[in-house]
Amino acid sequence: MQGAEPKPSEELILNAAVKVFTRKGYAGARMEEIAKEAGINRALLHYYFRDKETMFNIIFETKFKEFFTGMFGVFQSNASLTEKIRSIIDHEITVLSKHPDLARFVIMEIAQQPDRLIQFGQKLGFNPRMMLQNFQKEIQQNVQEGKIRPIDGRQLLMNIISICIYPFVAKSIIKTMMQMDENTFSDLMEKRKKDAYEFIINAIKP
Amino acid sequence: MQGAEPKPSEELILNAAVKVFTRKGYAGARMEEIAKEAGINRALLHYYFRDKETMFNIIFETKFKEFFTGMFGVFQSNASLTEKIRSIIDHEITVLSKHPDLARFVIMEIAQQPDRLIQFGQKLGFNPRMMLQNFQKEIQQNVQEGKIRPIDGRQLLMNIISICIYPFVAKSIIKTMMQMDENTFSDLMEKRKKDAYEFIINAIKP
DNA sequence: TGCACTTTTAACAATTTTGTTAAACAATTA
DNA sequence: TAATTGTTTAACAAAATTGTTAAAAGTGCA
Repeated sequence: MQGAEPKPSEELILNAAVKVFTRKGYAGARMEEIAKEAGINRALLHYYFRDKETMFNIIFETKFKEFFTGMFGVFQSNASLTEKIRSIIDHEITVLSKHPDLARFVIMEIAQQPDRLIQFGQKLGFNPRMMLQNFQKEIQQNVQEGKIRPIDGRQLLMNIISICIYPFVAKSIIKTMMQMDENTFSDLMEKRKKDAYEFIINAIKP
Repeated sequence: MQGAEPKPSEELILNAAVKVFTRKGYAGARMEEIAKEAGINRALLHYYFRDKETMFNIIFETKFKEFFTGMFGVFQSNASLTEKIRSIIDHEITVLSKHPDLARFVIMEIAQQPDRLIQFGQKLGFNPRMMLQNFQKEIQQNVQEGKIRPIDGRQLLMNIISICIYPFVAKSIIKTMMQMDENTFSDLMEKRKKDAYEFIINAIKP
């Protein structure tokens, strides 16, 4: 009988595996490194999780959910367009600040195997296309009502997402080039919630 | 004596290696796959290039240059701020449209080993920090002269770069979610040169 | 305690991936 | 043509990585 709460080792392994997989990706991750990180024998990895691929899928599913769920929650809400924009920015920056490797990991692994997007999307029961389409319709409507400047909904959507996510994907480059330490970067991202919002709002207001 | 033009095999191998490395990354790339892609025996890879790492470094240097050089060329020009912005957008979208895996590859490999940014930057003789600092000063000056709305230079810089690069990094996700085929995506990116420029200009104009 | 059961490990085996070597083949030229 | 050089391959060797097994160690309880 499978208990509800995971054994300490199982959780230990999972945490270690998350670290290694999200940092190195599937191809770069080593079972040895995961075991070392968890402070246990490599064979135990196979005792709790059949093999590398099984482990990866469990972790990828978690991270996939973490990456997409909140975003789609916002899209589905019935707030105004500007409120939605504020929520998306706020949510994305908050989540990615907490999980530094999340975006890069999910994006890279989907780029490696694009069908994972369909596969895990279905498994988690959401339909990305619908949500995006609705959001784009909403933009069109706002344009027609003269609430915002004329703009291609796809471009606006890409702009919002790019502005939120890219700095985390390219974090190491940005930190080096702008000579920031970890704290400076965090602070800048916190400030970015406001700055990015104003930037986008100014860009689209009539 | 080393000739100027590379032998057909050497070039064949290099082209194959570029494909495989940029698609799969260092860890995911297989010498076997490169050989197959080039249509030759695996041992020949080691005849022309000592080992996997040597091959990778040659290719990474090329791609690193491709990714950063033009961008910094624009930063160094003495065009106006808005002209610089137009040039950056134009250049980035043009380059990344031609080399679909370029951004993802360079970003990922630097994330894997951040010191490569310093290392290859020095090797190619450019100082990213200087250029970025000058660009940020230019932004500050434009703000003080009332030419653009008050904005943190770092944020504006990140916004411009994010808007240009992210769509290519997350291309497979975007294509799937927005139900685009390759051609539609290309067209959208071509149109984006204008759309992104207008978006950013509107965002910063006083 | 001793029995049944789970967890953990060391040692081993299999597989995958990289790198090497010696010989075949091709081209060039003395 | 035969000697020389450079190119290519098949076969082999080495290393790295993953996966398995049998036994040891730990746990709870009749």
